Amino acid sequence: MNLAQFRQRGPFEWEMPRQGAMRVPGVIFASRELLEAMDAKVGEQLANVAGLPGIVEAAYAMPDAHWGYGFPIGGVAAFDAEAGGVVSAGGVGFDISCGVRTLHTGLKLADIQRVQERLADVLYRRIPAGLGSTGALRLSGQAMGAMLRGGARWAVERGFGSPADLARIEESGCMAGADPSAVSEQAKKRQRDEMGTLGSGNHYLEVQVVDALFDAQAAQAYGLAAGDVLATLHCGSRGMGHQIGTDFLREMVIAAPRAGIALTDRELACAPLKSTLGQRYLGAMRAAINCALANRQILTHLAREAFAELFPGIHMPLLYDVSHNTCKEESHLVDGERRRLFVHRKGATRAFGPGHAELPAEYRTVGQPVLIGGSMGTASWVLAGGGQALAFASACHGAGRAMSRHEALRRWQGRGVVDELASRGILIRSPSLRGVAEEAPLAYKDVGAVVEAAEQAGLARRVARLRPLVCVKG
DNA sequence: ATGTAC
Repeated sequence: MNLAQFRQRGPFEWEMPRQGAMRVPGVIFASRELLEAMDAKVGEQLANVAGLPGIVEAAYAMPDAHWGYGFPIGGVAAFDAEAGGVVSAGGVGFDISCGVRTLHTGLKLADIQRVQERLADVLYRRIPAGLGSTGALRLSGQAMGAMLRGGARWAVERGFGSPADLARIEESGCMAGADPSAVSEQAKKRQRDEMGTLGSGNHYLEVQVVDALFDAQAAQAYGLAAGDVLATLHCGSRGMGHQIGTDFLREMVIAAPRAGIALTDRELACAPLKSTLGQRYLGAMRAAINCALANRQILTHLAREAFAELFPGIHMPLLYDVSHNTCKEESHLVDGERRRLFVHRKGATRAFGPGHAELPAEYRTVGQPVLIGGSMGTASWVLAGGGQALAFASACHGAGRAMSRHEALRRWQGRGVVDELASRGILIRSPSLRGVAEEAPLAYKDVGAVVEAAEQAGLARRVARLRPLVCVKG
């Protein structure tokens, strides 16, 4: 990235001033080093997003930002419906409501070390993973509609997990305003037998140990102590989200000229919030959010069953569940004025600060848990939402790729990556050695540098670092 | 990310 195009607002905040078609500035939160290493495409895409109708305040990028489809991954943009604002399928991302969920296990590191190989095998046997993987459920048309309206609540009613889980999920596990009739038959067909599956790419189920604490008060509120073992899922809405993205991207490209929206890049396709198409997309996207929440809820049940094979009677309550590919209607202060905004977070995590009414009571004094998935073999992090509510109360979501999948395949072999990690005590199980090579740890940015920049920028503060022990990789 | 592809 060329730093000359930025005005530095602070040590970790860089402004790209308004110019040309930009309606608002672009702002990147990052250290100088992360910004220098960032793909120049992030700057171009941020400027494009800043030119969309009805955008409020600024187009933001998080420290893990990288080149995405239309909008950068690690991007945040909010729109006001009353000011001609838009909703964009590419601004949410194709894996709608992709997210991270972390569970307590009540176990300590020593408990795992005795059974680590067996635990890896049991999890791999019970958790469907990989491209095109299918689960045990086959949803009828009626069940599909109920799932798309009910989300994790639907899954709990079907016996997956417990009602107590719901309080630890954004939106209490059920996204309001879902419209199953806005979801194509093709999207429903693709999802029919994919509930309770991990998927591929950077999705995983990981067993982790808390190996460092940074904020004693927040760690206590979240129930985290050094040596605690956690289980974390990273996955999304599988074929359904992807098909909805594909369907609506096409429609938005076609409809944009009639809505008076000039697209410099077809990947920016969007529709006015106050249009039938915009509202249909929101309804379908919210249904896909529920699909992802239900999917993670079923996977939670499967993970609990797997752990119970080795640890009978184990209790595994949720720490929290975050979605990092969404567009949500939220209330935010802009220049001292409270406004209803449609906040796109694409590869960015909501990070409500202390006192927010939507947080579970036990987390309200310290802020929302912000779950950061590391790359395979590297640390994951638990952060806490900051009090400043920067970038509409958002933070980073992961390490962020440092190179393409193609480049990673050129550099590493899957078997070599598995062996190297095993020598460091990290057991990988995956149906795809090619996928493992694409996900090699060094194909990603340094997640530690990303979360440090997030903290220094005031987006969120570090609470705990998690070291991986077992990883079931899609 | 995704039944790597209307």
